[in-house]
Amino acid sequence: MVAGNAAQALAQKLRAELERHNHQYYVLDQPLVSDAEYDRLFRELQSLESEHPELVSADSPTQRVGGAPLPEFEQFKHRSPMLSLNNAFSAEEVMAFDKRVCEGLKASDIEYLAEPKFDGLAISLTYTRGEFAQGATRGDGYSGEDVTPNLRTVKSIPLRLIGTAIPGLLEIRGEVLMYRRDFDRLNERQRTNGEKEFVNPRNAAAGSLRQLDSRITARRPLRFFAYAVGTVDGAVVPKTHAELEDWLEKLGLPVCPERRVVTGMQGLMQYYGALGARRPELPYDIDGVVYKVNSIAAQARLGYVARAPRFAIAHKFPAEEANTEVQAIEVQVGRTGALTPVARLKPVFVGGVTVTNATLHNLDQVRAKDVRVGDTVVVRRAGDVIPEVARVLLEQRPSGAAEFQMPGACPDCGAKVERLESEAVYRCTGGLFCPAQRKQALLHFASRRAMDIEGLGEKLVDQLVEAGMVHTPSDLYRLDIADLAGLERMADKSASNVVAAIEKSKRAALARFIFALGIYHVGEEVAKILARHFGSLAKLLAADWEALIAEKERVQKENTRRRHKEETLLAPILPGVGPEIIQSVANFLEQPHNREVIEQLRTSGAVSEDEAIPEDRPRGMLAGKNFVLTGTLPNLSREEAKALIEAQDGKVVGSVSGKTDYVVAGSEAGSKLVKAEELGIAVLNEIELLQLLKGN
DNA sequence: GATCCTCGAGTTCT
DNA sequence: CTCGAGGATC
Repeated sequence: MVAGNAAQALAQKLRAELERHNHQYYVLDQPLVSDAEYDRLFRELQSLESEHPELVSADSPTQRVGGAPLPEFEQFKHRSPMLSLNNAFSAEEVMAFDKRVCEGLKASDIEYLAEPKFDGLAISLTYTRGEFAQGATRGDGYSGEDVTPNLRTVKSIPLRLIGTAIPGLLEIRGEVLMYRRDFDRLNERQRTNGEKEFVNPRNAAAGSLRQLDSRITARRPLRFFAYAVGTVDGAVVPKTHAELEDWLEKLGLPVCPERRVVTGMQGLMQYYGALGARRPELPYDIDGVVYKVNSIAAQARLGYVARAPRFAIAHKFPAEEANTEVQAIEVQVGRTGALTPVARLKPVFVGGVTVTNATLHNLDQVRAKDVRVGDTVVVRRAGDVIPEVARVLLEQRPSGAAEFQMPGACPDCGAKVERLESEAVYRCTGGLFCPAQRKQALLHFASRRAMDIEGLGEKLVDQLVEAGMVHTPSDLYRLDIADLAGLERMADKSASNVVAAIEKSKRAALARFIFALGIYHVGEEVAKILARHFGSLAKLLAADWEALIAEKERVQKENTRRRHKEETLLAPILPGVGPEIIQSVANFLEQPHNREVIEQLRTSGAVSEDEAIPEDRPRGMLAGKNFVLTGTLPNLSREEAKALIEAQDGKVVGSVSGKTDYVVAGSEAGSKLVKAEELGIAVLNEIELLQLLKGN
C-alpha cells in the first residue's frame, strides 16, 4: 500500500494524465497513447482510489462511470435564457437577414462566424472556479432538467477546465450528440443484447441524456461541442465570437473545427455550399449551418426579437429526400366516408425515420403528381413530420404502369362511391352500413374530446364491429363485462375497465355529446355554439331549422343596416354557423335512424338532460383576446393551457392571424412562432402566460 | 365579389 | 400541420 502523501501525489498525477489523454482523444481527436495504455492508467487510479477512498474527488476521471438512479430530474432555471434561432430555408431569407444586419449596424460586408448546426441536444454547463458543477438540458429555454450526473459521464466534457485565467463562474452552451459511427456500434450492441435499436443518432443521444440511471448514460458514446457562453464572472470576454470559441478551446472544451470567419453574403453562401458538400464525410449529423455576427459588441447592438437573437440565424439544408418504390396505392375510408388514397412504400429511411406510408390526399393530387403503382418516387420529410411524395421519377416507370383509378365501390362495404360537384373528395355512400365508417364513427364518439371513453381504441372497436356486437354508439351502453371478456386481449380486468370507462362517460355535457354524434361540418367549436344556443338536447331536437335560418338572415341584414348608421348591433344568431352547417345538422336529425340512436343514448343516460346554463357571470379578464398555442410547454399540456385561458374567457384558435393577441410558445415551436414574429404579435412563454392569467 | 379568418377533417411515427 | 371550404365582413 502506498503511504498517504505519496498516494495523494500519485493520484493527482494519474488524474492529470488521464484527463490529458481524454482531452487529446475526445476533444482534439489526436490520441497520444494506445487504448491499452489508457486502460492501464485508469485501472491504476481506480485501485489507488479504492485503497484510499478519501482521495476520491468529484473531478476524478473514475467518477465518469455514473451513479445510482435518480427518482426524477430536478428543474434547472437558466441564468440567462437559452434562446432558439430563427431559421432560413433559402438564400433569399439569408439575404434578408444579412440586409437587416447591415441596416441595424449601418455597415456593409459584415464579418460572420459560420459553423455547423448540429443535430443534437442543446445543453448548458456550469463551471465554478473551473470545476464542472452542473449541467442542464435546454427545456423551453427558461428552465430545463438538471442532468449533471449524466453529463459527468460524457468524456469530451472536461470535469476541470485547464489553462490560466479561469473564470469564477462560467456557463457554457453547446450541443450533445452522437457520432454516426458510434451510433452504428451502439445499435449493433443493442441488437446483440436483444434490446431496442435507436432510429437515429439524435434520438439515441436524447434518450441517453434523459436516463435516470447515469450508469446507463456512461455506456453511451455521447460527445459534446461548445459554441457559446451564457454567463461569465471573473474573466475578460473576448471581442469576437471567433475569439470566444478559441478561448473555450484553450480552456479544454471541445469546439467544432469546422468554424470559419467569413465576410458578407458571398462568404455565407460559399460556406453553406462547401459544408453542404462535405456533409456526408462529417462524423456527425448536421441539419444546416449557423451564422453569427462575429463582433460581440455588434451582437449586443442588434439585440433580440421575442425569442431569438437578431444577430444570428440558422440556414437549414433542404429537407432530406430519398427514393423508394410505390408498392401499392390503397384507399382508406374516413369517418365521413371520404376516400383517401395512401401510397404504400417500400420502407425507406429518410429524415431520421423509416417511412412506409404517405398520404396522397385525393384523386386530384394523385393525378397532378401522376403517381402509379410500381413508380419510383422521391419521398421527403419536410420541416415538419409528415412525409410526402414529392415527385415521380418518370424515367424509371415500368412499362405498363396503369394510372390510378378511384374505385367505383367502397373497398370496405362495396357501396357506390360518389363525388359531389363542389368537392375534391370522393365518398363512400354506404353511410353507417359501411363497417369502416361505423368504426371511425365509434372511435370519434369515444375520442377524448368527445365522450372521452378511455380504453375504447382501434383494436377493440374493430372486434366489436366485426363480431356484430356494436352497430351504433348506443350499443356501447349495453355492453357488460361478460360480452367483452370473450374478446382478444380482453381479460376480466381490461373488460371491467372499459365498462367502467363507458359508465364514467355518462351525463356528458351537451356540447361534447353533439360533437360526438359526428355530424358533418359539426366539429368541437360548432357543437359548443349549438349547445349554448339550444341549452338542452330536447330543444335541439325540436328546433325549427327553416325558421332559424330565416331569423338568422333577418338579424344579419338588420345588422348590416345598423352598421352603416353606427347603431348598436343585435346579438347575431348562431355566429359562425351558416346555411351549409344548419342544413347538415337538419339532414342528420331528419333521418329516423339517427333520431332513434339519439333516443337510445338519451335513455342510457349518455347525455346530461338539463345543463346548468351559465348565467351572465362576470366576464373573465381575457374576454375578447385570441390566443394561439405552439410548441411544448414545460409543465402545462396543451389542453391544460387551453382550459386555463378559456376559464378567463380567452379564446384559443389554431392559426396566427392579424386578430391574434398572444402566441404562447414552448419548445420546438414551429411556423406559428415565425408568423407571430413577422406580424409583431406578443409571444409568451409558460411563465408569462401564468402571470397574465393571474392578472399581471 | 374579393378577402380574410376559422373550423373541420385527415394524416405519420414513436 | 396543412389543406379546403364555410362564414363574416367590407
